[in-house]
Amino acid sequence: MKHKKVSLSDIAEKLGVSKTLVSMVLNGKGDENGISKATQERVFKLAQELNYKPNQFARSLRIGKSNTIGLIVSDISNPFYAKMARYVEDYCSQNQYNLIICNSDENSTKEHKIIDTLLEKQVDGIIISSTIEDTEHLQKIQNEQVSYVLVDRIYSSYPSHYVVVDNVFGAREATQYLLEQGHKRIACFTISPAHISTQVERFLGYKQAIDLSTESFDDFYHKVIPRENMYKSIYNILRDWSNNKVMPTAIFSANNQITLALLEVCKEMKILIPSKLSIISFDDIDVFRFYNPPITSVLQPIESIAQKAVETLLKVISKTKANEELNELYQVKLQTNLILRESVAKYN
Amino acid sequence: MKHKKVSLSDIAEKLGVSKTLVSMVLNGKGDENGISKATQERVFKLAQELNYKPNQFARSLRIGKSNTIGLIVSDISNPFYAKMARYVEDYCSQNQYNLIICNSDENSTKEHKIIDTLLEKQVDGIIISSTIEDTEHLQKIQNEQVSYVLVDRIYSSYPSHYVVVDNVFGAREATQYLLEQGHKRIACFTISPAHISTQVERFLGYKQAIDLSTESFDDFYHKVIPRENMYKSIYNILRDWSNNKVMPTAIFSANNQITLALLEVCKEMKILIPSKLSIISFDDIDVFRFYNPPITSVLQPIESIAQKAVETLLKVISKTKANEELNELYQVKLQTNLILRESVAKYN
DNA sequence: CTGAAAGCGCTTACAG
DNA sequence: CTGAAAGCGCTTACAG
Repeated sequence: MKHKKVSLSDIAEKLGVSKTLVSMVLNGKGDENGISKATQERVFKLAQELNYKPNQFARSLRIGKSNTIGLIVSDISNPFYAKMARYVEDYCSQNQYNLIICNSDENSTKEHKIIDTLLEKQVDGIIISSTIEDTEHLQKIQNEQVSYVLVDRIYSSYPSHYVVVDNVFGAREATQYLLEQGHKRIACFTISPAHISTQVERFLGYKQAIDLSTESFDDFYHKVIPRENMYKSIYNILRDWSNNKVMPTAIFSANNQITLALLEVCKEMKILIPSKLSIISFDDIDVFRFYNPPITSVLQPIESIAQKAVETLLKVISKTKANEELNELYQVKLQTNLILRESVAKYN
Repeated sequence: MKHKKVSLSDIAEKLGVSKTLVSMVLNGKGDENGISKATQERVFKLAQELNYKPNQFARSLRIGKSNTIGLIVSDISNPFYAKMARYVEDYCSQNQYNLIICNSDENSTKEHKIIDTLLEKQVDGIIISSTIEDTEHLQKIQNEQVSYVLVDRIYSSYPSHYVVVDNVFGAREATQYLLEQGHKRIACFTISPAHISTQVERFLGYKQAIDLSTESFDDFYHKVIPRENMYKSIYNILRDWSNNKVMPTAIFSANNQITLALLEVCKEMKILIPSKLSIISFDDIDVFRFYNPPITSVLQPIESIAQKAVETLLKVISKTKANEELNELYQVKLQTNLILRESVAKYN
């Protein structure tokens, strides 16, 4: 039963033709090279019979293209990235690309290693939601002439192709909704590391909304929650606020993990939502829909993000291969949607 | 800036040595081939300077090993598989293996295609949670002499390596808990397709518990919920039960997606949990922990499943490569844990 | 219409 | 201690 893998030459030999011919036919270039229909038939038939599978390594080695792309996110078990990865994989396979998914765990060192590995594997391109503060790694990718597109997170100072969501708008809309409901003391929770663009932008949107209102902005109500210790630090913050009688009436949480921890703390401290505290969260995960009360949240169009990201990357890859000048930057910004539920009460 | 990728020969040339030597040194075989320390130093140094990255395709082509494994699951955005994929990826990268993750969507045709692709990519092995009813595809994988291990789902009639959870035990324990709380009419929901081993086994555990008790088993209370139409079909079932005054007092749900739909239906129909209906679910996902009331559930040791799966696969791969007789079958069965929360009430 | 040949970049007997 | 050579399986100019 130990049958050796069949190769091009096996087919060529049995048919009494050359490898060249077989290769052409199997790659659909039979017609354009004027191979007779009859011969083409024989090739296809035998390939089928022998269950021929082209060796992708040989092929990749020869044509310098792996048909593989890499996706780097912080943690694929976070529902947001899980969904994103799912759709990215869909669009990749639709385009005959394989996907290698990697988790950085918000660890710069790890992310650098991942990039090195991906580069060694000669991926054709990388879709990356980066945790690294500077842009050395992007430089490195570019030096190896591999294409990449940023997704979810960007660098304002480093021009790149990207696909993101309008975080400023989404956060502003959410905060404005809170203001409309009469809230005056509105806090904002972001997650560490603080340099990540999504967190910076969502804070900015929050601030814009307040600055545009009759309320005045107070940095006191913006807290960066360390991701290693979310529950405890949120607990301490709420306790302090409570002790000092400066409890906000609403919180805009810029990250789904933070919100989860916040909900646990509220439960523990018996802070009723929304009667004592109104909450809006960025991201719309299952828990928010099922929570009691259901949590009002900012929905990101995850499927579109994924689709655009793959689409953009493939465009960049083909332009690069064709050695076209790529003076145009693909920068896609998608809209969010505020999903009204029951975690926000009127305040007066 | 367009610098050509550096190859072994580039290094060899600049150093005035052969490719052979460079290859040996870089692969850590310098000592065993008696290459002088000094020479080794020079090789390492230059490789570093030139930022040399071995071409994996050339390497794989030559040694016939890709250092890549495939993971096939139904849907990576399902939290259970998301977590599993995350851990599998962790253990793979710890062992210098790359991971290609694929989604079958419970579609046999799609899964067959995925397997073909993976085989073409010459993965070294496959970890598979299969949706296919027969075992043709496993035969196909074996014919290409690639190693595989089943995970989560198995075939009782087809001997394979596998890593699973003791579904019968987990389901029986859950149902017995329900019986202990005084429930007599206990229903069981499984998800389609009905042939999947997890669903078969969980139903079996449920049935065992009832058979072992003083109650008598009634197939009337076992429903297979079609996955395309979960909400509607559960709604209809509960409505019928209710209309006919045969509502069970507890439901054991063998799948997390089913449970989610069930919770929605209960909310819609204003069936109070647990006072009107007690619920236990297989799988422990975030929603269950945050739900009001928190849902009692059967926790699977996802990290161990992933770890064992990778470990087993790598063992099988190395034995196969070494052409050792593989008469031993690796079959790992892990224990579940019943997490007691508040979705089950006493009944009398 | 078709084929011989080169070459992608590596590793590994083999030879000295 | 070190190197020349073969070969993994493919694709692609080039030649006729």
